[in-house]
Amino acid sequence: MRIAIISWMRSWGEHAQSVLREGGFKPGRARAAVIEALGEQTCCLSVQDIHDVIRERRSRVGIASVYRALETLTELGLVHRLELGSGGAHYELAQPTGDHHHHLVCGDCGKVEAFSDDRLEHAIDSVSKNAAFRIDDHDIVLRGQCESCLS
Amino acid sequence: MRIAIISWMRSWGEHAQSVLREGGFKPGRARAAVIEALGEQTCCLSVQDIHDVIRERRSRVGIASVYRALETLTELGLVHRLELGSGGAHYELAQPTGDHHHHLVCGDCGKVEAFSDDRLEHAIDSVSKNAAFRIDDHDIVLRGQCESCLS
DNA sequence: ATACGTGCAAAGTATTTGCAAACGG
DNA sequence: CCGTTTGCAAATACTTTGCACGTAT
Repeated sequence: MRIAIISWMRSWGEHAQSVLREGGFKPGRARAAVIEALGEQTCCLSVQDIHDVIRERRSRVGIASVYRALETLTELGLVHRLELGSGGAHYELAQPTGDHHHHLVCGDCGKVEAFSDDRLEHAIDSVSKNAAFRIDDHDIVLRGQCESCLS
Repeated sequence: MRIAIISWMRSWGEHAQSVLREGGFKPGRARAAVIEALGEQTCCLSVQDIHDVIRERRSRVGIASVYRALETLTELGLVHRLELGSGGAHYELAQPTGDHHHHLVCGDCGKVEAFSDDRLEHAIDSVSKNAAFRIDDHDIVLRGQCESCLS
């Protein structure tokens, strides 16, 4: 409980670092760089995007380390992995603050936009409770065409 | 209209063949085998699964042709491609008969189960209507653990 | 004949893994 | 020091593409 309260007062990056520390992970530049890059985002990035962001300011971070960091952060529930159907996986912050959202994807240009909807979330919760599985996560992707591609 | 009525009376496979014919595609054994294999399924299969099913009865169908057939069928709206996050893509019949469903995926053993829920579907429809994009499709995946993996 | 369909092999991406060197406690 | 993390390169998984040949109209 104390930890949760404290985490609301910190940035996601600080929270992530503390979860890692408590999990017995040692600090390292690659993982720190991934956390820093992700922490600035409001929506998902591809692995390549993340690597590019990192290399713009820090140098010498291998793509393999980016994959390893993302795997660790995903296992700890700090980031969320999404498959948008466009080649590679995308990652974004797991939103502990209720800022939960889903995605619209343009099949023509690949543009991704976030949306959220309470009614949808309630429906998902209800399904999750009644399912045979113990559900701890969900992904929703709406596909179509964005305004620009419609014209 | 006439076509729609007729299609209700045929199997999905026959419907698919007729859509292909009307689209100017020529018959071929690889595509026919993919249609036959998919037509028997009630839920999604991976590309490898489809290829395996085909090779159990028909021989000499290249995996490349399976990919090509699936691409064509997807473009014609006859099958639906899903990313379940477990490596490769999965494909299933696009359900024209209202038998629309979504998926529960076990993160431990990979088991996939289908479910459907009206409230969820209505919520999705409502979001789709109000979105900035023109939405023509959606994917919903709930992740967790199945009964067997919970014990 | 002509154009589309297919199988195979090669090329492309996306992701994971092995390993020696760097690093942190 | 000792175990973790990292970067690189090699390996693997998935998917697409080039091409010669088969097949339907």
